[in-house]
Amino acid sequence: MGTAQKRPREICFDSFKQMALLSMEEICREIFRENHQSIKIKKEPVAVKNLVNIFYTTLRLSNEKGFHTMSLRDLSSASGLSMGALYSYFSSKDELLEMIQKQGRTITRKVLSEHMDPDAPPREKMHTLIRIHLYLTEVMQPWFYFAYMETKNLGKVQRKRSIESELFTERIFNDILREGQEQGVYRNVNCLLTAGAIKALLQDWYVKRWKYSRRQISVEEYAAFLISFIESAVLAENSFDPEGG
Amino acid sequence: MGTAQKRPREICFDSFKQMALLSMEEICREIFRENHQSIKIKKEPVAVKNLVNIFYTTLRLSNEKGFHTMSLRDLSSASGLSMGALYSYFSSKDELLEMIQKQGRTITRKVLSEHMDPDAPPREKMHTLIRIHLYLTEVMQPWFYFAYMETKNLGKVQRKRSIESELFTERIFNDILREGQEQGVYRNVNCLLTAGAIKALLQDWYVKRWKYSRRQISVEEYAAFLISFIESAVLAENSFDPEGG
DNA sequence: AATTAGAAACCGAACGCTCGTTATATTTTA
DNA sequence: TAAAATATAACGAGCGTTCGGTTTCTAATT
Repeated sequence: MGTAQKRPREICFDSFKQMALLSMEEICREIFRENHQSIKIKKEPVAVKNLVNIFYTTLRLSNEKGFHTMSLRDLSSASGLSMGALYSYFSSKDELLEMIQKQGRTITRKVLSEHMDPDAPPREKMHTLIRIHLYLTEVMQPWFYFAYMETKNLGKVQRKRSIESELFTERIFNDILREGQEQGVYRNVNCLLTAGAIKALLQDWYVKRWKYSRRQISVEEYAAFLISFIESAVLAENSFDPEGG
Repeated sequence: MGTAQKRPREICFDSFKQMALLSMEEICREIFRENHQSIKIKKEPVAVKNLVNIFYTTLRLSNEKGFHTMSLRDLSSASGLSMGALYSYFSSKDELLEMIQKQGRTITRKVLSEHMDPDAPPREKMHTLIRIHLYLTEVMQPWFYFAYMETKNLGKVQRKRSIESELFTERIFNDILREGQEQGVYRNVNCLLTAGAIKALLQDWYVKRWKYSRRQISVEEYAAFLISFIESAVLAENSFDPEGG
């Protein structure tokens, strides 16, 4: 994006959404290329179309009753693909699980790093990270809920990946808090515990999605609330300033 | 239970623990008496002993790989009871799930209401509720984790119960916040969203138990952190007072 | 434009296994 | 010795997975 141009301080949800939605098909294309030794399908357009179908359907069914409860016969009839066809795209149900998890992690890493500016001041970094994280989990809610709930059903290697991913975000918040403290923007709170708390508040958005839907709270409302809630707890007194620094 | 005696402001974890641990057997005894139409065992001491065994073993196995993944053969060999014996205590695997859920809700309601004083000032209520909630979920971590993860596998009726239970705690915080605002103790934040945030922070303690264990953070440390974190966000400026008000 | 061979994709019945559940037999208790 | 509690083995259902047959697509040939 622009090298010297000034970015708008707060990105809004709609502009984010357009960017992210396009990447679903893209990611499936990448998955196809990476895993084409285990995928029996040769032609890319066919494979990508069906992979998107399989992933979406799996997420939908799993988020109702859990991945383990969803049988491949359920997936077959819901996706319109036969049992045999399904097994052309993965070699076991566990592999399907791992493909979805991996796909989500890839998107997350990609989107977060795209929007982070390492040279921005800590407070702006914090705002951006909270917003991007919320927007991303809003667009991909089914996936995040799925990943959250199915972690413990993974193999050891994949589970470790998942935990690393959890701690990764937390570490970023931890670093921002430390940096802010050094610059005197944030007050002297326990950074590690605070970072964990922020992560928990972000997760609530996609884990308890039903609650916020029922109360008709938009993702932008929740973002604004979180930012003010967190800043009340961490901002140094002299840097109070209601509308962005 | 003194009527006019002044209680200590902050209850500590150890004194809480002793109270709560005793009640496990008690609750199993109650369950036996309530459900003795579906339980085929006649003699109370035998039934209670085995029920405690069954519940503990179920929680242990389920929290490793999920209730649905745990087969009754797993439960049988881990508990030392045969398949036939197990079916003397419940009539189906689903009933076992529901018994455990119900048992936990009963304990939660009992403990919370025992420790709440409706006449205390809002800030004290808030402190107490946070501490009690954390201590309770610490003592009964396996159960809370279980309930949290297995909600979506319940039948409609039980699921509704579970959601009500979730919203119940939130409503209490909501009320405390409102009361505090009326008295000018708390500032003018969005009560509903704040109550939800507090709930999320409390849940993090038992859902991410592994993280806090690894970092060697005690429940009392986390309680102290949470209270100060939350109060920074909601206390009115004139009621700032580092050590309890 | 029609034909057709061969590759690519898809289908669905069948297999072996494990699950929850139950009926019957055996052991323990009082 | 009768009742209470536990053990065992068998049943049908449903699971993940496989595999031989069928359809659909693609492109070269007539």
